[in-house]
Amino acid sequence: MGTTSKALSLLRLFSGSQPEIGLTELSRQSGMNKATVYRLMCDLAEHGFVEQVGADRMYRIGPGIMRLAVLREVTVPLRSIAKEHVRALAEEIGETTHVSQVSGDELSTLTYAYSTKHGTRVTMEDAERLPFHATSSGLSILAYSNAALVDSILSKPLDKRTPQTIVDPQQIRDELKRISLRGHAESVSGFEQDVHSVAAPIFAGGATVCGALAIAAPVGRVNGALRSRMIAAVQDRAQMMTEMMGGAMPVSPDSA
Amino acid sequence: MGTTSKALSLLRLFSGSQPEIGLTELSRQSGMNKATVYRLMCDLAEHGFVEQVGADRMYRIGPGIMRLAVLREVTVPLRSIAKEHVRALAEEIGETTHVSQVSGDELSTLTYAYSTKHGTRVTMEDAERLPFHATSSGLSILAYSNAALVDSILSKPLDKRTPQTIVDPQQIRDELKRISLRGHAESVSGFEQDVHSVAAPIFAGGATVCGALAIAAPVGRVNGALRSRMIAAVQDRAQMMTEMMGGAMPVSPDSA
DNA sequence: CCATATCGGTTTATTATACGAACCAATGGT
DNA sequence: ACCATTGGTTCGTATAATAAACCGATATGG
Repeated sequence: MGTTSKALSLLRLFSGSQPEIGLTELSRQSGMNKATVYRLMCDLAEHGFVEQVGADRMYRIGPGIMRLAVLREVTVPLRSIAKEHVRALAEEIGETTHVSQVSGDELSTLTYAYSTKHGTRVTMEDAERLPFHATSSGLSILAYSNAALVDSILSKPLDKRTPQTIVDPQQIRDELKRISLRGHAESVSGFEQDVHSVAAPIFAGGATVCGALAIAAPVGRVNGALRSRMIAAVQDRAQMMTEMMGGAMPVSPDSA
Repeated sequence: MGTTSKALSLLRLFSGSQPEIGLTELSRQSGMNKATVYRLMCDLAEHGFVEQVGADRMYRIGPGIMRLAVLREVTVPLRSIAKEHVRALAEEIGETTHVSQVSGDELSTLTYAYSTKHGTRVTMEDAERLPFHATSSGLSILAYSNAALVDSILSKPLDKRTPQTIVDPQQIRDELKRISLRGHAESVSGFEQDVHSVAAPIFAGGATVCGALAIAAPVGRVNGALRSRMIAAVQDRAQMMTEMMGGAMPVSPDSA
């Protein structure tokens, strides 16, 4: 592996549940030598990609990332657009909503919103990486992705998150076809035991999918009426977001 | 220079006025060999830090940055806090406002807001790098930064942006003392010929300065009354932001 | 319509660069 | 007082990055 890839892969270790990591821990989790990690982190710190904080010299994501993020939003304003719609949709439906984003062969949460309508709700983690095969978001995206991505995802071993998680590649491919006909994906207890979610893809710059909008509710609360409202609303909103992103739904499914 | 630093320095070439750059151009502007740049960009693309777009295969900042940005905001929510205040302040004063952020020895714009009160206004560029010595934001930050940063900035040659730009290190140091007593900085035509700006520092996690809030108006419009309002408002808002960041103004000036 | 320039991308011999075991110094718990 | 951690450093070794030259495609222009 190249030196640059090693450095960048260190950044992948940071997460919502682990936003600050020490040198030794980085070494442990990356499997790289401590001296190597140290030098790489110094390089990253020099450019503001990470910074050290506190007496224990823990590393966390640095301010330099924000400059690049601003720049990204100038060209692809998915997050700022998502923030509004996620908020409005959560209020409209009374359930948790979120927008996730495709980055290579990864899917991660960009932003989410809770509703205060009910005492119980689906909770989210910041910047969480979502499995494509086990979430409605992921499935809705795969249904409109090129074959290369689908093959790449389905050729790797698929984690059986719950007893309900579908892990058979062929079964998933069949589902993808149905999703692309309906325009939305649905997952009942595929990711978390008690979560029922629906999602629709968001397109940008032509007909390339860039992310997905989803609503997630406790399974027990999703009756026929709510389910219909969720599906209609998520598709409607996703379509609005696609328009704001300057994208368009592909005319025929399974676009390139 | 290390390989990692070379890769990361390529990202610095992207800017608001140049959000997409081709391979050859990257090679030219970085001074690195084309083959080297190519490999580095491949590494960066693999991790979603850049992506290629269009038929001309231009590179731009990639979606992977956004995941890290979300993570950054979880621990240091400067941008989300800034967005609200910048908006409110622009309306309150009727002039352009912005918040900038320190990253190592660089200062860059995080977010800004325009007011529609007047036909003319100061305009901003996204993610622009600001010179410390020639902007009120930069000066307000230096006034509360540790000696290492001040020395680092003032030891390099200072760009004389306009005839009014102060470039004498000793003169700047004197000004920094005055700023730390007043609690705000002011710059008249130091950065752009017709811009009059005032700024106040923002602190986070203890008494470490993390950025600055500024108001920028056309010089001709800044009379005594407006100037007073600008100064009072910028200090007040910066103080509010500091509190939201969990920071505090240092009790004595020139903190560590 | 051919000649030329420029683009993104690729190859390969050379050499600069990254690596990692072992080692510090400091801290903290037992 | 000791051992186990921590973050950070050293230096000989060998791996991984480099840059010139090259390729094919596209575009420009006389």
